[in-house]
Amino acid sequence: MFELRVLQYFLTVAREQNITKAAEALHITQPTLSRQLMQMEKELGKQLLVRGTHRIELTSEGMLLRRRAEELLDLANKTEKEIREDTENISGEIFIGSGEMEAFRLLASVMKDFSQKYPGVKFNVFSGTADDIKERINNGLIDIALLSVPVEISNFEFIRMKEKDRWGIVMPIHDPLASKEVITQEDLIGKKLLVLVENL
Amino acid sequence: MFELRVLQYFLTVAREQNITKAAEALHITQPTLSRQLMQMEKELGKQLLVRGTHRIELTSEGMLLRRRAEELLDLANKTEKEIREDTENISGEIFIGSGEMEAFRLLASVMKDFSQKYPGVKFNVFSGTADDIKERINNGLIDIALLSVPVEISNFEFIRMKEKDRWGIVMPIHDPLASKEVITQEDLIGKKLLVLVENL
DNA sequence: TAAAAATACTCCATAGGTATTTTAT
DNA sequence: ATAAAATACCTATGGAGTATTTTTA
Repeated sequence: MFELRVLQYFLTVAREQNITKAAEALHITQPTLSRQLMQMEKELGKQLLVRGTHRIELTSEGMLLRRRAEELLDLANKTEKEIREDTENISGEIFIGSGEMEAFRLLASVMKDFSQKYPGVKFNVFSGTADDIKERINNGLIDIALLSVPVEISNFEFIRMKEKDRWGIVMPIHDPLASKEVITQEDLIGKKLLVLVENL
Repeated sequence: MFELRVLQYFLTVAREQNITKAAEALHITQPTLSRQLMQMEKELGKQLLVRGTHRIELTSEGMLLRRRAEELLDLANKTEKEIREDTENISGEIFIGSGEMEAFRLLASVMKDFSQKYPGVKFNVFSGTADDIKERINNGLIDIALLSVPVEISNFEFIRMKEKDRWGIVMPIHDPLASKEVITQEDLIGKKLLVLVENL
């Protein structure tokens, strides 16, 4: 099991393309960083970095690890922040992912209305393929997903919203909202949801 | 930053509802496990467990951490496995960033054609400001960027494509493609590129 | 009172530091 | 010739163990 700390080391090296500079950025010494990287490569049994040629480049395994490390650290930081945060305040961040470009118009108007009610809430929008969005909602990296039906919803409970026939909400089976007849915007704060947009 | 090891400890306690039994399952001693849990609670500034003599229960923060911990450990294990095993498959992922929402229509048709030729290749689209996109391509987080001109291109070599006057490709100076007269779609697989879309 | 958890120490594995050598351009 | 990475060796933080005390149904 690798450590999040070492993943952060690795990400910094990938960004700086230079172990010495990365060590400075991390406030550790170059030998320490070099050793940790070599140790991780040894444990994984794969070379992650190609050293030397004026700068450091990533192997294909390194590129994969970089993307995963980003996700892991994002999720870890988000989790830490969520738990540390006083749950009393209404401010926060909502991460939204969309697999459908056309849905952005709709999304924009929802966000606009929401922001007027809750100015402390910040939106983060991510777009990608349907598979990518589904992976990210499963990882908790996004709170709300917009996808066209049909979609694999075996892990979620489906509820149709009252106001607009075209919206549906998918959520974990044991979520308290799953037993409600009608869902309002307020119910959605802080929830992990998969929103289906059917008629784009 | 919490450690994955301690998250595994926490998950085991949540499952066993008993620190002593969880310690046995983890092959560590009860005081060690107890100390690690208290330390994590202290670092997070929140109580995670309600200790009783006969059963341990989770606080609401504990429930959140349990879900996140499961996701984090799943993703970490999946990543480790993926990197350890040899995968010489031709499938892969292309990360695309766009600073221009209008470019998405064009992008969608390109991706559609491409996906028919290479069904194993997965697209990941990220949208943000021009600065975000440039930072991400420099970090290697995205492979292809779509930006309106003008843009700072000192770190890249610029080549105009044959088929469409409005497309240009920007790439690192030493990229093999930089010496080519004409670039085709096949040339772009796995490349780190900055694509200029001039006439949106 | 009998379980389970928290303390009080002790130990040691290893992350991290300093000094130096090796490597690559 | 120079800058970066690897190696050698040392230090010390904190994770983990044993023994014990404190808690609570």
